[in-house]
Amino acid sequence: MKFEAVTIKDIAKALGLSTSTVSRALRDSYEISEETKQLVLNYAKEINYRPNPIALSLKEKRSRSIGVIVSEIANSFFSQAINGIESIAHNKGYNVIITQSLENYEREVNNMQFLSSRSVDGCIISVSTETQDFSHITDLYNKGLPIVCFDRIIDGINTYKVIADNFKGAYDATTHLIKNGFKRIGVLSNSEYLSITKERLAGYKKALEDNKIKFDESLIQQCYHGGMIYEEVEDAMNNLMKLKHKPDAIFASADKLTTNFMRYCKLRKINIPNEIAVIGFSNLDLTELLTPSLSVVRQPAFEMGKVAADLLIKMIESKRPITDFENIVMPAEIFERESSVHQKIKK
Amino acid sequence: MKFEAVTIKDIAKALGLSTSTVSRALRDSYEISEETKQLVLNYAKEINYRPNPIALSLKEKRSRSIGVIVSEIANSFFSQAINGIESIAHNKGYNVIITQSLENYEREVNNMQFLSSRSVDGCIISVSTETQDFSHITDLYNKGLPIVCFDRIIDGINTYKVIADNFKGAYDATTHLIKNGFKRIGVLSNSEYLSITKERLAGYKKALEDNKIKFDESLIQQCYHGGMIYEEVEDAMNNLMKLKHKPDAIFASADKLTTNFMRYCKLRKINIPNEIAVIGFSNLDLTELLTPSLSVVRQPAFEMGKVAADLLIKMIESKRPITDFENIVMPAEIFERESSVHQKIKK
DNA sequence: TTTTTTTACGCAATCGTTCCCGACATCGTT
DNA sequence: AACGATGTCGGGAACGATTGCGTAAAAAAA
Repeated sequence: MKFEAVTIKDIAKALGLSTSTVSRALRDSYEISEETKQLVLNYAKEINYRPNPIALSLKEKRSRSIGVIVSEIANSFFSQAINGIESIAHNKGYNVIITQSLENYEREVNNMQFLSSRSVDGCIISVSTETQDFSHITDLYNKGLPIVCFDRIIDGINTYKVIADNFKGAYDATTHLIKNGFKRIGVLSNSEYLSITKERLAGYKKALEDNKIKFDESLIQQCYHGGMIYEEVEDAMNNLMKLKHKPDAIFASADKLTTNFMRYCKLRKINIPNEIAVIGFSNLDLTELLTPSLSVVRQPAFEMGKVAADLLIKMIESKRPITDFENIVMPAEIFERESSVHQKIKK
Repeated sequence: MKFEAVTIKDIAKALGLSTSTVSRALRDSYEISEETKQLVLNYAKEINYRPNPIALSLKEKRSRSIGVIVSEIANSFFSQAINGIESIAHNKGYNVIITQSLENYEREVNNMQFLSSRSVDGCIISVSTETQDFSHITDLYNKGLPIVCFDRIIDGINTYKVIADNFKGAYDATTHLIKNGFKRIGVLSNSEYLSITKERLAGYKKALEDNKIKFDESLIQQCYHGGMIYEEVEDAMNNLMKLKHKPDAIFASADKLTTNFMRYCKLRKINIPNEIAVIGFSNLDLTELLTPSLSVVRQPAFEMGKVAADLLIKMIESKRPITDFENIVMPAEIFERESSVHQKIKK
């Protein structure tokens, strides 16, 4: 099947004008008489002419579109962030192309290539759990493609980075558990390659330290797929549960880790929070409907998306290269619900 | 900031060849000597040459990418479907551009324009709740853009349509409620413009009829935003709850309607299922973790996405126009959990 | 040796659009 | 009357890649 669109040539031919005149008339150039402009404009509307952005992109080397790469659109944090990105982008006349890596390095590289070669004007990226080599990003960045790092940020690239305050979020969550009487706090942690993993783990450790609890390596379980696969959470939990000194609470450092932890407990009829409590990073908006209702660290995903899009468009539209970048750190808020409060001390 | 890529001209200049020779060498044409080919290939690899797909699209009028328009990527049904679409598309060498309308007609039109003008080779679309005028779709289709309708299908376009068996899903769900002793079954229904609304309502009515229950118009509540806005579900439920003869169960015809119904009951401390039971269309994978665990009609979203992508690519790659289209109807399965079974008769 | 064939490459058009120039009128100014 | 200024428009190159056609040189056939 083929798909023929109306071009500026068709208009020119029909009206007995040159393509340059038509082009100028459509762009409302001062060089064209009002008469001709109206003629062209009317005819263009009549045959429903749309300029071909492909041809424009080829010439102008810009497309007024931005690309987004996230690990998984089904993740509520990312879908909220995307909504934030779109709200700003559409406002400023940019379209958004969404792609997902599904935590797979090859797909991330492929998506990055696709976006850059489709001549997006810039990219917002949150890397996959697998990604250790960032050259697919830095290469394009060094060639001049504006990129904003987002959530899971990377080193070796001097640009805007937008993250939640993962350290403080994790610190507050851990402190909250401690204040509620939990002493052995296991961690379901994400892939160690990720910036967020390091930041959240650091917050956890600092909270232990400030409360004079000794850090125990065996309580940390890495899940390389970020909980995407139930079995890895199951394995991690099995490891924790067979410790001589089992954890009495869990800090889950990602959405899927949190929900799959709950699934694990449900399947094994482990009572939350009495047998084991939990608080986790999550932007689910169903948390109150879960049983028990889920305590979470919630990131301002929508606002983060807005800020990232804003900065990216600022980079795109800046005449001179920007060199003075900053890391934007936005507050993560903790919501205390049933899953992290022992029922005996619940009022 | 500007972003300069390596072109075929750079290679030609550097090697003292013409662009045609370089192009042919890269495409492994028989007209080029082995020697020259190697020369070009090596140099191209060295400077990391990538063909510019924009230029290719302009010439070839195809891009090996397909566009997807859904109402909301945060909806688990759609995100699962997108995963299905991508699994097929990537397999066949196509990239996927995801866009969302957020149930907004203007955004849907804008997305459609964007995709077609970015010269996607085809589109998979599920229309928004607001959409009543389909000309933005049919116009492009009539001009030759391959389009597959998906989930929320439309009339006036003769193409492949992929849907779940909404009639049977609703019929089974309603029958299930009746068999469990519920007699006055309220419906939280989606926008009346949608095909799925009509199909599901028809299934509901048939189930009543087959069980000799009189249909009562006042039990049907339309939610024009498909439950996206909590308040519309609240209003709808308030309307139902202030009936003289209140419903004892609810059939919710969309994901967001179902979850917002649960939120409503939670806030008002209405016991599910004892005061009011519920079964709803939903592809959430957290249903067992809710309280009570949620009975649902689940659509084979991933498979539906695969089928839609398969058919679209078949259309794209077909030499002669396809005229013999079919509607693919895929089974929807019901999962009976706590929310739809009265506790008195629960074993 | 001459003619034909093959090999290996370049020229130029093409896709849709923009934009730098150049080409005319028309008008006013001296 | 001769000049420049202004207004209005067309020609053609450019963006990056492909491709039909033409052609020089080398190889093969006569």
